Amino acid sequence: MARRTGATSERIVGAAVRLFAAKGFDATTVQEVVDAASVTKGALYHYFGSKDDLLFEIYRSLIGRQMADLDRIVAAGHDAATTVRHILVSLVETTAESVDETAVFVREMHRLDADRMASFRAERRRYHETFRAVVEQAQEAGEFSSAVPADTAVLIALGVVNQLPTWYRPDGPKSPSRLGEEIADFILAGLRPERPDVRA
Amino acid sequence: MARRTGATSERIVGAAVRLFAAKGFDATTVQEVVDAASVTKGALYHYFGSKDDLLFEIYRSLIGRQMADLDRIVAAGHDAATTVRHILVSLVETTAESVDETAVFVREMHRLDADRMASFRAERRRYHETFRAVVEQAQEAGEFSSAVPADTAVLIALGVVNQLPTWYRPDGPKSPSRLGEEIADFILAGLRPERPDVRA
DNA sequence: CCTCAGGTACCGACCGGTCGGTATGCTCAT
DNA sequence: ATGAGCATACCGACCGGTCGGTACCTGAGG
Repeated sequence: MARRTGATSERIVGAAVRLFAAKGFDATTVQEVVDAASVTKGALYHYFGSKDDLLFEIYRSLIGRQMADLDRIVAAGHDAATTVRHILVSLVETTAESVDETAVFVREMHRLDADRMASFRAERRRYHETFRAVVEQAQEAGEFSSAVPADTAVLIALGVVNQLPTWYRPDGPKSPSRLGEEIADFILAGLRPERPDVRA
Repeated sequence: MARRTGATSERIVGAAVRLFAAKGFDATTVQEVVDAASVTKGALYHYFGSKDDLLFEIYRSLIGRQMADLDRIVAAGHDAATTVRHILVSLVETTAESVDETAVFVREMHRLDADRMASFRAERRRYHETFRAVVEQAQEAGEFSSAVPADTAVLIALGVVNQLPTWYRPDGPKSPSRLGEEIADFILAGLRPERPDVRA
């Protein structure tokens, strides 16, 4: 039947993600990847220049999706609380459906060479700054409490999500959206302005 | 396995931690470790049975310290909010002063063999359960909000700390205790009993 | 219709280098 | 002299990457 272009390279990436997540990048041999993908080394090196390229490809697609989600949500122009909620739920959802990618990403990003590390840092910084700007503006407008610096709040929120692969189980009792809501609740509680009649 | 702790074996572990944190466990050769520690392979294999033993030694000492702190704090028998605050500040402090150990730990724990993985999971579970029990009892007593499950709250709190090595810089503007306080503030805000009519 | 040139996708045996681990022996302190 | 504490030389397995080759498709020329 008409095989779609990229079917093979996608099988390779898929196998690589699974193995890297389970055993780590260095502990996984190229041979294991091609065996799991039912191809040979020739095929892998036909599509990818190196084992590192394979790793980078995994990051690229994950970061790309997350950045697109973030931009879309912020552009929607809701109020700060709603925006933060949407960001977190969306982030938890994509993280949950890409646990392996995220686990690999969190554990092995330090393996990137200088160039790629720089481009990765730039992307992450942009994500961080965009998120922080939302929180900061809401703090200035009095919509959020300023008790905790915007920076710290964002660091906490993103830290939680990055750590998610270590404990999230797809067959657990909570759906990703439910989890996202819970986490959003928690973060928003920390940002809720104290009301005049509330004693500290 | 490590025998008596002497100056040499400590130098070896110290060098290993630094290198593992900087380059990753697999990417670091034992030759690099012994060079950095100014000893030879003979010395390393005199004290440690394998490269993996070295890794495990790093975990053991870190987990040991953290469990001891936790037990001490809980045993002090303060009220829930104070206990949670102490736990988090103490955890952030030891994590900050052992950033390398924590980074290695978070990134490479999956490399443990079955036995050690089991013993590690047991320790972590005990930490988690102890922490959760504090939160849960306070929720039942009405001291904390039950809006978010105790489980999730603990997962968030520990997630933040585990992620800390990726962004914490010892030469940054905030001291570890200050950071610990900020994080504790944030977590406690999420656990503060809600007032009527609050809407997200 | 057939042929052949050229391009893409893939195969798999092989290589150079590396790395964890070991064998052996020396040197002190006890 | 005996064992702890190390040094040095070395090994065998393994791994990322290569490279000559194959199979198939496409399309132009005959």
